[in-house]
Amino acid sequence: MIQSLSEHDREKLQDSLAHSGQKVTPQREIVFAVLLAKRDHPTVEDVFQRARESMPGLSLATVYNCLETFVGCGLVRQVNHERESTRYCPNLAPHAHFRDEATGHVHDIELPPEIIQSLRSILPPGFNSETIEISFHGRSQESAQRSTSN
Amino acid sequence: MIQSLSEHDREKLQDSLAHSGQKVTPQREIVFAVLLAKRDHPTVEDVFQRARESMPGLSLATVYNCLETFVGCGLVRQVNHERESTRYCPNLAPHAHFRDEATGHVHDIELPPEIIQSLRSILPPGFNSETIEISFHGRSQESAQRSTSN
DNA sequence: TTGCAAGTTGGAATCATTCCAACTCATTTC
DNA sequence: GAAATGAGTTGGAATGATTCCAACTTGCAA
Repeated sequence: MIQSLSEHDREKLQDSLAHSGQKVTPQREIVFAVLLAKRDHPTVEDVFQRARESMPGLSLATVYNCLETFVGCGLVRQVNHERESTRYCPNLAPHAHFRDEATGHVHDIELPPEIIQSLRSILPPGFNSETIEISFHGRSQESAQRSTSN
Repeated sequence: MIQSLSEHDREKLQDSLAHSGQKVTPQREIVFAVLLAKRDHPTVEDVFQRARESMPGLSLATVYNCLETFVGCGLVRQVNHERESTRYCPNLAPHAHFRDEATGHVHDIELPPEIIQSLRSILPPGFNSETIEISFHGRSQESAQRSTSN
């Protein structure tokens, strides 16, 4: 069962939504809370399952809607890997993703500003990039120290 | 209409396939030739249309099969952008992709080895990555010098 | 000449996602 | 305070890329 949002997170939600002329709804609160509760890059289906524990009537379409809304107002990021289901991530700091082939798990990798800078610098003149997506693909020794939730 | 493969390319095809115990077939030759003819990161559907001009009986399933085979034996790379159709790219040199939001076109961006090196270095211990995918997302002034084919 | 294995084919099936029309509910308008 | 408005939600249908599958082809081997 998902805990309700902290004062601070509720405010963040409220602000971001208001900023693009949208409202806080019970569904959006729960979907957002689900994302914050376990930062394991859940799929829509994952979010749906988890959110339903708190709100059994919630529909899948609404989860899609909420997540799209959040992406639109900059509250969360989408993470795509090959053709797999889209995953969602409330970590807004610049970071790359590491996809563990063995487990399918996705880890955030902190991205130092100078790396971003040097990447931007390899673009030929005339190319202006707003976003850069970096994903590593390999294996990690997960078994040891694990900290998917926070 | 697609030209048949050069001696050199046919050999590359033959070698790569043989290496994983597979054969050259007329369908595979044509699909490979289509990829080499216009390096604009075609979708499966694009490849299908172009290849059909030379081989009207070719089926979509076969194009999927051929491309999967090529990826498997390292002849081509897959390029994914968000949830759009998978695109294919016969450029095997390490490179990133730039996706022009306005036109949807994908450009190869050369990737200097030191960038790859520095990216690898940001992985925490215990993470071993085989491949790194980098994609830029933005706008370019394409209208000017254009050179999608080669 | 028969059999086998790899490859191809078309159509059906799958699966994530999007679309849509009906419904809910809070707020505004008269 | 009833009616209208509009954003948001809902379930089911539709879409579209991809995969699956069973039948067919082909070249080669026994």
